[in-house]
Amino acid sequence: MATPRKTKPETKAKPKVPLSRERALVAAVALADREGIGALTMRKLADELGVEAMSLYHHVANKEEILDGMVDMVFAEIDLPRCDVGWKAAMRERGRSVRAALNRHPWSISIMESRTAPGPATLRHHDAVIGCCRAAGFSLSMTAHAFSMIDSYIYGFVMQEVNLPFDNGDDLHDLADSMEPLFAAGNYPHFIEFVTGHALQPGYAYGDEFDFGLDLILEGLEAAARKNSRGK
Amino acid sequence: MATPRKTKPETKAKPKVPLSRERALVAAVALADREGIGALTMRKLADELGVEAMSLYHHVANKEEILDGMVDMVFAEIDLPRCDVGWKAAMRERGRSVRAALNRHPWSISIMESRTAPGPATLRHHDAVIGCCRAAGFSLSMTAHAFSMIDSYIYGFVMQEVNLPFDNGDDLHDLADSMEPLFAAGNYPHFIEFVTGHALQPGYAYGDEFDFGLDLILEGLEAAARKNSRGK
DNA sequence: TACCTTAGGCATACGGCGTAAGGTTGTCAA
DNA sequence: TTGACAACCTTACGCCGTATGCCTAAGGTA
Repeated sequence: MATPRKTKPETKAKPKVPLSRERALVAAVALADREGIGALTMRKLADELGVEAMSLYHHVANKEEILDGMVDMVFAEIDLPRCDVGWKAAMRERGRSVRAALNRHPWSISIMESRTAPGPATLRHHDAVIGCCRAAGFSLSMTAHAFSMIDSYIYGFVMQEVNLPFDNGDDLHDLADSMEPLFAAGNYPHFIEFVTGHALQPGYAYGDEFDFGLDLILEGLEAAARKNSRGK
Repeated sequence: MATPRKTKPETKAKPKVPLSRERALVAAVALADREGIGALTMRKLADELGVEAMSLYHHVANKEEILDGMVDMVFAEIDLPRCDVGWKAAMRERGRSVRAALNRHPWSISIMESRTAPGPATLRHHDAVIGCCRAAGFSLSMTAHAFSMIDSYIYGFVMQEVNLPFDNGDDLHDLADSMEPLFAAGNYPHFIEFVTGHALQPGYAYGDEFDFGLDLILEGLEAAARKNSRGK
């Protein structure tokens, strides 16, 4: 009958802030940034917050909901397009902002593709992009083209970028060394010429490709929109 | 009735084909196609092959190596560009073939981004693409532009495409219904106009956007290459 | 004051995961 | 016959997400 005496040896700085969905999401983003998405487990996240894993379930339904929330937090960091500077400039800045946010949180691109429920920041972002296209006189179908194309390019680029097996010149030459066997075998001659003659040259950085492609797409879309509205 | 077998206590159809890396990879792809990448576990895969999980480790170092191999098998399905039909036509066909292969194996895009060691089919593919650009007179730096841009677009497009929360018109209208709250709140006006006035209209299919973007990119690259070589 | 409700957090447990370590069996050369 | 070796199996460990149920403290009410 007697309650088992459980003596609290030391209070653990019981917080005035009592844990919430918001605090959990912020901690989750920080943890994923610091140790990678693979290290984001319910137990580690709870630990980070000075709490047990199961306590998190009072604020989120499951881990999926945390991932959803994290993606929305990344979208909240992206600058909305400022249509007053003109369509193309606005889209260029927006594109760069998306890339920067996804690079700041390299795990985000990898979980984005498995989310289906967009959060409020995501919806606000999409709404602003579409509004910007419409304000520039794009038809709905031209807007669809632009939206699909620009985002496909950005996501695909970042996906390759964050996955590069090197972060600097040293890693890059380690990689080059590890490809020696290929060189010797004489296979893939064009690939080898390309890598040694261009990609490994000092001064080449894959990230610099981004602007070239983005601008080419924006020019192309503008021309297509012009032709389209003239034809109408 | 069944013939009484006393010599063999359990007839497990002991195979002459004795399990190999190749057999494991084929089964892994089939399993992922059928039940999704989440269902691909070492135990299930082994089961599929009539074997225990640990037996797989005699043929692959770890699960990562299986994922690497699976990605390479997808690349092996992609048609290499046929340069004899002209640069642009070859790249268009290649792009469509990539998209088709990634759609046939919807799990592939999600694991591609975490692979760093390309397999032989992947290298052969990249080599052929680069060779095709070079044969068309592209400089190394123009080749880098084209390579980066086209692949970014394709990967990003497929990533969005395989993740669409619907497969047909029915799902699509279920989705529309689930968005009712948004409509009522009056938020995201451009987004709503876009979805109801265009994306949900009969006859619109997101997949149809692919060719528009691919062609626009190819035209742009060709123009850039022409200008570039003329300037030189 | 005494009592009750309830929200927030904790402890335990379950089934499943990748895989380390070591045991068993079938095949074949010597 | 023997012994080596490869292929395969068994067991076990430390993780994971999360279902279930208990404990505790705060606050309302009489």
